[in-house]
Amino acid sequence: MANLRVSEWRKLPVSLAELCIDTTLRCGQSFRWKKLRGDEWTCALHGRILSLKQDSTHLHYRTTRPNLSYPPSPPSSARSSAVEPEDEETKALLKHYFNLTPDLTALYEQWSLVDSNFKKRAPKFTGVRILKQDAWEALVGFICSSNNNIIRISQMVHNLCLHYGPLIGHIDDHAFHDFPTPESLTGPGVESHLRELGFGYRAGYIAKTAKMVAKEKPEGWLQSLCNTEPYDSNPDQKPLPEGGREGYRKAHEELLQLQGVGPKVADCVCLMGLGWGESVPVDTHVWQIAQRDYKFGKGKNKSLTKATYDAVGDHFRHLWGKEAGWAHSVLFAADLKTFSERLSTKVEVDVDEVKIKQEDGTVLDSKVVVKRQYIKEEVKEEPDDEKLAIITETSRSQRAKRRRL
DNA sequence: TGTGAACCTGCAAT
DNA sequence: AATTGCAGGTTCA
Repeated sequence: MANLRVSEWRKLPVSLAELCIDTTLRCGQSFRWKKLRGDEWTCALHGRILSLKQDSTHLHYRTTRPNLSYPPSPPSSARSSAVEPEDEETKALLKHYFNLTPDLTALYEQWSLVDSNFKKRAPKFTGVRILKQDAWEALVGFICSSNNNIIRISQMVHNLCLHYGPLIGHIDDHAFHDFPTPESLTGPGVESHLRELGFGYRAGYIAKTAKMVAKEKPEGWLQSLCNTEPYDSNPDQKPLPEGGREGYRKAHEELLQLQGVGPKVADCVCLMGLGWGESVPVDTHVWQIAQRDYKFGKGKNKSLTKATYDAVGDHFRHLWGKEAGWAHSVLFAADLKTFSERLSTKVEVDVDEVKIKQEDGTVLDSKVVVKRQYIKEEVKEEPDDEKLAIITETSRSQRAKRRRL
């Protein structure tokens, strides 16, 4: 077993409204986090294993690293001062990865103010952060996502790391590997191997894209597509250009050259890997949301063609502005089957006293049992503007009829 | 530009 | 028990 060094738990003050790791890590942004020991989220990132727990006031974190120095444990007195820079580095990584700079409560308020649908659906999905993931990892992950489900995508990404990513260490018998580099996926046998590993037709996409990125594009090409503007909390600073900023449009266009990367995957990489907040990935869920709540699916935009795809993105950019992709992700999460129990159930706590009696009725033991009951609730559809118009029209004509009597 | 079929796999619903 | 539908789409004709 490799020699590992486990840090103490540290904590960062953050409320659940500002960050909810349970929602953020399960809503299909990242496919590599594992839930261990009940409530610990764990993932290998940048050469270390990062473990997270959250309560209502803090994010708790610790790292597990390969111990490079030998002998393994320097005297604890000498260690305490040497640990600080590592903690600072991890803290910086967390703040970056979870994109913690923006005031999320303020953003939710802005989006709610301009959009009644967001206001209605967001309250059960607070604390959703758009992750700032490594662009290459996001690219490969979302190439895997085509015509696929989150469970299998996660399994595929796990297999990819297992076979091509460097091993960092184990926690409770779970191996943690870093994400493989593009170079490591350029070998001649990669495509057929990935097919054996269950990637299906995406095996070819990944092999070709890896070669493209590692061999044909210049060094640092993917990173060069990143948004470098500092986050601006003032929403009215300057209007967002039609179709998004120049840098976003450029990044999107460049990504489309890669195999297995269409508009939707390109937008996922732009949003979650390159930091372009106005990027709005339109998938089946978002298309359904657009039809159900934003009157798409008729006339010019009957089916999800490229033109309709762009129209949906433009609509959301007009509505929510520079962080439209973020707002859209909250609605996306609210639409996921994984979280459907939040919408259709209310939790009722029922308390029973259980008594264990002998045949003669003598009580041997008694204990209070708390039962949670998840009760199906009818989700009542509030009539939208159109239905309201019809209702109003109906009652008006009924009044008119009554007058005529 | 817009449409339709084919593409891998696995799990749930019928 | 076999079949169908569907999952954060893309490519090709």
